[in-house]
Amino acid sequence: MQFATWNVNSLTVRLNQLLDWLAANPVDALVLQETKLTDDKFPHADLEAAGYQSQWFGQKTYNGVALLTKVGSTDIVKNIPGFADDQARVIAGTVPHDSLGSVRLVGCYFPNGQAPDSDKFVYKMAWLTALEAWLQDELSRHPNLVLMGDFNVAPTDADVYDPIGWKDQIHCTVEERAHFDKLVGLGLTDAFRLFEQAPKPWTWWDYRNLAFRKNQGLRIDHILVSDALKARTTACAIDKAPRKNERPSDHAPVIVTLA
DNA sequence: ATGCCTTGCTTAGCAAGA
Repeated sequence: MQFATWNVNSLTVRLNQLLDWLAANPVDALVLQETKLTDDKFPHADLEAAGYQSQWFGQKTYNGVALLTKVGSTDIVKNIPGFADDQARVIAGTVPHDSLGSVRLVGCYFPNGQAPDSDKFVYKMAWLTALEAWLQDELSRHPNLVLMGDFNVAPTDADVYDPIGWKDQIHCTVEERAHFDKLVGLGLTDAFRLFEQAPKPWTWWDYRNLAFRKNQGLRIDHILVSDALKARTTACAIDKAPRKNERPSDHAPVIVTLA
């Protein structure tokens, strides 16, 4: 099976690119971030015509997440239970799996955090702490779990084009990386690093400064697999192709393959 | 460099992203 994550930075602008991508990459499930749509505007009919059933959770202007699956998903959760949040950042659901029975998919748009000394950073830390507590619970109920999305964290200096320039900057702080390690400590593995990868494996490139052309980016979109799924994970790759589109998202999709 | 794009909201610049 294949699962993927993609921050589309406005589903309104990127719908046709998404449909093209799904036609070329018929993954079993895809989580989206930054749909930037209220729920009444979600294009579920277009996605259904493309062979995908949608679960969605959005808001006006900002954030917004969705879970698209070929065969449908159950036990949907929107945002972190018990964590009061007016921002739409989490959608989780369960999909059937031939030999495992089922796999729990958790799609997240982690807070950006803006700057280490900002209120938004304080919110990011609180959100991460709440996510960890909930995921510990989720993992106990669903050993076969995949956590994927835009983490807005570059886990190591190898995930940053200019580690010196980005040192202690947002996405690269000690505190954010400690939270990433905490997620790993729950029994999750960065699927991308299970495999040998080409250097400069970014998932995001700034729209400014010709960053994509110069390949100046960060690896901040991730897929983490639970211990029970680790041995069945056979590939994980970033698809840079959509970043070359006209009017692209600034993020590229990441795909994991499970046996 | 309080900049550089892009998006949404609203219609001229902001807020926010990363």
